Amino acid sequence: MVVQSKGRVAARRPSGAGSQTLISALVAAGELIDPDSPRGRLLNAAARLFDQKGYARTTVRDIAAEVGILSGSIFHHFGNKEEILSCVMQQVTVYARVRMAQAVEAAASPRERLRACILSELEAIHGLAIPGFSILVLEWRSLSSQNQKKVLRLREDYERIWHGAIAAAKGPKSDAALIRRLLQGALMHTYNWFKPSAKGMSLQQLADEVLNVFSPQ
Amino acid sequence: MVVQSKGRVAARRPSGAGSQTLISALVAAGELIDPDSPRGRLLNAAARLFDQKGYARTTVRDIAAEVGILSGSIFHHFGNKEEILSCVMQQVTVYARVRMAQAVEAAASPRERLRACILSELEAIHGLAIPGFSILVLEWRSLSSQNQKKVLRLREDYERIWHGAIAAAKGPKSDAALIRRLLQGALMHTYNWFKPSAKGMSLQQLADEVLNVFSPQ
DNA sequence: AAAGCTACCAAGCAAGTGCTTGGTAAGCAA
DNA sequence: TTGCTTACCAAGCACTTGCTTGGTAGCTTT
Repeated sequence: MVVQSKGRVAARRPSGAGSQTLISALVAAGELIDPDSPRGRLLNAAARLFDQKGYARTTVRDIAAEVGILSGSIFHHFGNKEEILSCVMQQVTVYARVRMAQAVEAAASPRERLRACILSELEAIHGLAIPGFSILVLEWRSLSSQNQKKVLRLREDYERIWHGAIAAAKGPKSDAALIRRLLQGALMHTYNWFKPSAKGMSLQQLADEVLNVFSPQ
Repeated sequence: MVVQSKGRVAARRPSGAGSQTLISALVAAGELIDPDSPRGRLLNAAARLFDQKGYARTTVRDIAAEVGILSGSIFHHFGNKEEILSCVMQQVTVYARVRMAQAVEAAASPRERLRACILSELEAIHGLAIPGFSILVLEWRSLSSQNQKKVLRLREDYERIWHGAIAAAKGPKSDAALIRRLLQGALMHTYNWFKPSAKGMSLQQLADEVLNVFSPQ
């Protein structure tokens, strides 16, 4: 076996000012599932496990154990295992978009807005805001094409923000779609090598470095 | 189920002038396993399947069926399933290094050498030269840390070539290690969106675009 | 010819997998 | 009180998984 790590991990909730009320608002608006409901708790547990061990190596028994129920009881809340993955991805997508939109809005200049996008996605990837964001890329192939379409539709707005920020920062004649894709890969891959630590680089510093590579000066 | 595609796929051998003799030389030198031996044929089949469906979703029965033997017979050649993955990664690493070294050597200027690195890795990622290269990243977590170390040691020279090419092209005060990591992520992610086609962009054009983003002018 | 090696088969085991079934207890509404 | 809904349990089914075992045919070496 691989991907060690077992035993219950304390649920890491998004921390930071306002994230709680932001979630509540989204729940009230029906855009997000209440994380305190049985479904919500299962989705959070699934997100963490899929993130740690991967979808295929996570069993429904693992997920059930995380919230303290038996495996069969999961299928009272979800039709099958893949529906859990699909729901996780949809939740993550919605929340990531709202969060990034806020960060971009708070930025002053075009360059600052691009930096906000980069930092926002870095935070998501490294689990500081949205547990399970990396699943969107890492486990994309585990989703049936039908469910992929659903998530892709939800993702359109997210990508629109990115394209706008890139075009504004790098000029209209730059290929925003291409740069976004290169950036997405570069940022996602930090998941595999970057470890935020007290001594080393912070996520903010990393965001600056990335910004300087993709948009020099 | 997901990741459709079944049925035997014709073995796609690396094509291109000299690749055959290059392989033969590496086999003779004991650096590569003969692709016509039972072990070699199993490794090639495994590489394709791991690439298509992922390691966890590929069964030893799948691999065995690809080469026309029964599943149990696999364990005459490999101790366990993970050893197959480890061997595939080692084979891929060795071959990718030799290939890239050749491409870099043939290039004239520092900028051309960086382009050669980019194109070489793009070709590897998209299966034009080395079936299974993407496994190195996509299935990294499926490897035990002990086997990870083995592959990492083999990979050192490969990364050294990259760092040299980046430093030469972008100046010694650039952070070659960081840029390499961003590039690796950006290039690997093309696996998810770039489809070389007659109408659209070629890999060569893509390499040029990437070069211009990471090393403008 | 004898001995050993390589490459496989045939059969199956033990563990784990997603998911189903029938039932129960608690809360709430009529 | 009655009936409905939500959230779960207990048990297990049907299937898949990696891997094991004992054996055999053919080739090569001595």
